[in-house]
Amino acid sequence: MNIKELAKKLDLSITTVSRALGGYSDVSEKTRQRVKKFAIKYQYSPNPYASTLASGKTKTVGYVLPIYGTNTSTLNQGNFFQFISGMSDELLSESIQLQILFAKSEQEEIQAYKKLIFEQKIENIVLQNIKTEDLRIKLLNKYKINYVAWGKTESNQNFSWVDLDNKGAVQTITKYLIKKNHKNISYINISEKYNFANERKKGFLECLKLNKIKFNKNYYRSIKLEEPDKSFEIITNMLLENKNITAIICSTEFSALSAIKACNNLNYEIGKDISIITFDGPLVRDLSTPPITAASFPVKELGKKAINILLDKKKSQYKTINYLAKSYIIERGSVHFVN
Amino acid sequence: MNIKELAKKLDLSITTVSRALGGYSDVSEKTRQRVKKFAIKYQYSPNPYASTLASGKTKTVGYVLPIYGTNTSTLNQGNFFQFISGMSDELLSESIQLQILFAKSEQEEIQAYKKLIFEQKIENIVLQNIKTEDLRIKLLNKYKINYVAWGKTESNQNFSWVDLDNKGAVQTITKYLIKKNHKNISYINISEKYNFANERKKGFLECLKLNKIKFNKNYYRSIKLEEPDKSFEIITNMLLENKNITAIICSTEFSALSAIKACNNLNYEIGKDISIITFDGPLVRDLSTPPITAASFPVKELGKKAINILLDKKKSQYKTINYLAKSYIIERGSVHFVN
DNA sequence: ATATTTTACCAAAACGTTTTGGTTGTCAAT
DNA sequence: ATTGACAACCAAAACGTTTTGGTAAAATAT
Repeated sequence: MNIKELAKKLDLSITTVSRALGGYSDVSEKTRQRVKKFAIKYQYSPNPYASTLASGKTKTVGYVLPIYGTNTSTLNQGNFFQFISGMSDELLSESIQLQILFAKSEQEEIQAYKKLIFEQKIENIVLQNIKTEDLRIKLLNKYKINYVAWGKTESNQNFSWVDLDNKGAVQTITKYLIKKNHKNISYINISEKYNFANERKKGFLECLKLNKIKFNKNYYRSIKLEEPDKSFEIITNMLLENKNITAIICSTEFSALSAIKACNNLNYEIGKDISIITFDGPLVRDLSTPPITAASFPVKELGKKAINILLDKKKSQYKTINYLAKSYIIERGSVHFVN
Repeated sequence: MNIKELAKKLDLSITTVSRALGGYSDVSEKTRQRVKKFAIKYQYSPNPYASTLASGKTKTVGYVLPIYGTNTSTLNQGNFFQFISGMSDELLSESIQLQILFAKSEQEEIQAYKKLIFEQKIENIVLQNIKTEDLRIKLLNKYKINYVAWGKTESNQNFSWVDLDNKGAVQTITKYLIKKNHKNISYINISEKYNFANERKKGFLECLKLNKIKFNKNYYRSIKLEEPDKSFEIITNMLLENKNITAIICSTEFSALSAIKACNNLNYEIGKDISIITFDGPLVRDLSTPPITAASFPVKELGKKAINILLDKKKSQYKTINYLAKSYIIERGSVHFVN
């Protein structure tokens, strides 16, 4: 069933059918209702390829998901499904497609964006894993693509983004530990080229300074997002070399689980000899032993917001919209009081 | 840059340019090379919407990913990324798109397939999570869609599939435990409406019978895929009610982690008082304490195979192709010998 | 030398929409 | 009664390809 056949059944022109369904005002309400009824009756749905071709609009949002290295690395993005789920909710109600491309390396990643823009002619894109300096921002600006990023750059360029309040969250966490009398606090971060990690480090340093605790660089490690499997060894070595450490803040669930393993291995009892605190996700929520106290973010909400901002028709090209999500700590007993 | 402009630059007709790029034999080799060179030079890539419209072929493979309930449930599919990664490899080399739809319920799921078929006119689909009786198989047969399933149905209908050798794997695992003198073996499965779980149960029962061990139904539990978070409670209760159990086989990584937690809680030492064995994945591979012995499958390979079979042009409509992947056990010390 | 086949090209139709630029008839204002 | 505005419709063009059904020239066969 195509529009021509439907028009014939309705004894109307193709134009009128198209405009009735498109919600144009030059169709009488009576006719519009009749058209809609017939469309449902005959299960008509416009051929999306024809309609994209004619209108030049794709009704698709593009998204590139990095799946670097082993599949373990995607676990860092335990949040991924929540974010996708949020986006998906919003897109479904507007019947817009989500086109996901997978990239196995940084090179493939930039290639994927070019594919979205030049081959698929997609004009709405959601970005993820923003770096302190991000080439993609430049690319998308250059070709005037409409986009929203999950995360910002360091120079805080003028673009629309949604983000977790990374700095704030780490400050909250650090303060929480300091209140429990911790002074030798370790931070297991991700490489600072990702701006969220960069911000978290800043938050950590600032909070230490504010509380007159000297930053000990031996307590700070950063792990490459592509090599999460090194976490265990790195944490073990750090603990062996620095016996004073009483608390570990982990930037990812993955490193938190690695920290658990390292502590178990060294016979440190978590929540008694040593504290672990991290960012929330499915692993530390239900599955780890012991459960780990964590800062939680409304990631699904973030996905929804991203789409709302992306598709906001009232948004002028020159005004950017931003949304920062606050975190809250969920206590699960993995943090102890130091005497 | 479109084909018209490119044709003008080449001083050729649109037809010839199209046919040159399409690999038709009624274009001289010399001309074809010239066209290709220009296409690269001017970064021409055919508008996919126009080309789909004209040819009626989508160059897209459809895939519906269930994300039931909380985000934790997707963890059962730690394999998901491996499978996707395999598919992605094969698709990239043929420059075919992967269109993923997300479904939050069984109802949304069937709706998603209809969307793929009737709205997006996609004619190649990969299925996942096959049930013992699966409605989707009927739907796709009815509309003569080309598809490959990851998994088979119980009645073993005549369609193309790739699968893990679930039955074989469980038999290997069970035999492995029996050799280590285990007699009171528990199995934590997924609801048997999923055929992989159904097969695993069968494998378990057959192997027990073969070794003259009576099946104790109190040792067997099945968990709804949608409610993985109940695993911990279920396993804990089972262990409390059945103190004889010396080994637990878990169908998913998630339940294996839950089992670890339950054992820790009850002060059973894993690999000494009690054994845990499961199917391999990123969690039990690198992150669990202790590491868990597991049966491993080449899931990525399965994804590749699925696409190969799906797009095999020589495949007749009446001949189906199947591929079964064998597992092997990776020992990590979570299984002990019973005296 | 002529007939046939093959090679290399092309014009035009087709795919199913949306959009442009109308037309016709009705109603209110002058 | 005439004009202007508006409501409700429509024919045809446009979007960028692929495919169909050719033609002319070159190569081969008779």
